Amino acid sequence: MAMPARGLTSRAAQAEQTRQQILDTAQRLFSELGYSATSLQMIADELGLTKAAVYYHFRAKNDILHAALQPGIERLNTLLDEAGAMRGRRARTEHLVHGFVDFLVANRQNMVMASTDPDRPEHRDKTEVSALHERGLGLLFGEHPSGAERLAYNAVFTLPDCLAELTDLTDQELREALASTLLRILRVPPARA
Amino acid sequence: MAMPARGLTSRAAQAEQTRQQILDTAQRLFSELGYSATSLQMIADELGLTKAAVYYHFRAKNDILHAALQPGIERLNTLLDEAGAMRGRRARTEHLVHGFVDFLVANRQNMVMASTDPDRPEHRDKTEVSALHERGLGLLFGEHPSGAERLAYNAVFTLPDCLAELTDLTDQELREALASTLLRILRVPPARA
DNA sequence: GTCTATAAATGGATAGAC
DNA sequence: GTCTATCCATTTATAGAC
Repeated sequence: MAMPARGLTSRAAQAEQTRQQILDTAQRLFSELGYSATSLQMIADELGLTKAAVYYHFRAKNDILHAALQPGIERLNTLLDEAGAMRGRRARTEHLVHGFVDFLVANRQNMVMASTDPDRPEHRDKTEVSALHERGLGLLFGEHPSGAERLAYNAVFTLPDCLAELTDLTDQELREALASTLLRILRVPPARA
Repeated sequence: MAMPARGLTSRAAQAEQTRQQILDTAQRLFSELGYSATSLQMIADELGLTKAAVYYHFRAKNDILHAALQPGIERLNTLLDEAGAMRGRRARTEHLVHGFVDFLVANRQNMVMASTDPDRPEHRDKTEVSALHERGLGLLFGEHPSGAERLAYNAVFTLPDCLAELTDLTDQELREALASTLLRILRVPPARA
């Protein structure tokens, strides 16, 4: 817990430290229990804080989820940028798959949360997450994906939910399993007739 | 709403009717919002009832989830029984896949709920649902599945979460997409070296 | 079988002391 | 920056009238 390593920046901007601790704890609990089932009380308790202290760092519960999701969203958007700059559709797919695998392995602890429900299910569509969805779908399957292609793509995006069941695998084992499975899922045969 | 069709059984055992309505509504809301985000008030309101009326039919919120899950669990257990009685592993797989596809298509409206969290995350393991998981995994991949096989199997079980995004597909389109995707996922290559 | 009323607890959130 | 204390809404659940 205590980390007055060198600079002794202690005074003011240790705020950043506890802010990050809150984010980490929240991300873990959101993943384990789901967003709605996680209370600010639980988050505060696990850090030895009070709810009020948490509210100093975040204006609302929603903001915690948003902030916790942000780094992942940015990383994936970068990945899509890279893939979008590539020429062949086959190269794009390979880049996306391997980048996504790296992302999943790096965040294998706290990955369930993506499907977690924000407070307003009506707005679930205009989310940055579903913007990601749209972009990736277009990159992989073009503007008019078939039903099978959309299903495959959605299956890719729900794969993170599986990671909790595979905690005993090493990173390398997980990486290979993910890459193989993702590629199989995305190898959608062309429509018949 | 009113259905005093013929027998006029109205009096006593119309309980079964509203009980079923409660189950249907709850299942739908659990699927849309998640278990924790769904309150008994919402369920009651949608049926024009009060919470107290709901509590006449179910002792606790937990029991509603349990009862709503029950028919699906039984149907899948039957499916596993059938597959278990078959000889070739290839025939088993085919039977399981097609049975699972039928199940998914028939319940495509309310399918997200399976991953929904019960109140006690500690007991999430000894659930009947995870018993199903175990049985199916053994039938498909034997007693000592590899990491890739376990991931593929888990991917199959998280596929239901994708159905909400494909409501525009016809049953037939969905059926074909599911069958194709499931078979691809389960075609796990043997481990190298 | 459904209602009103209410209990008891917990949720998110704010004000103000330190 | 964290705490105590509090507000208010909502939750699960029960008691008892109709």
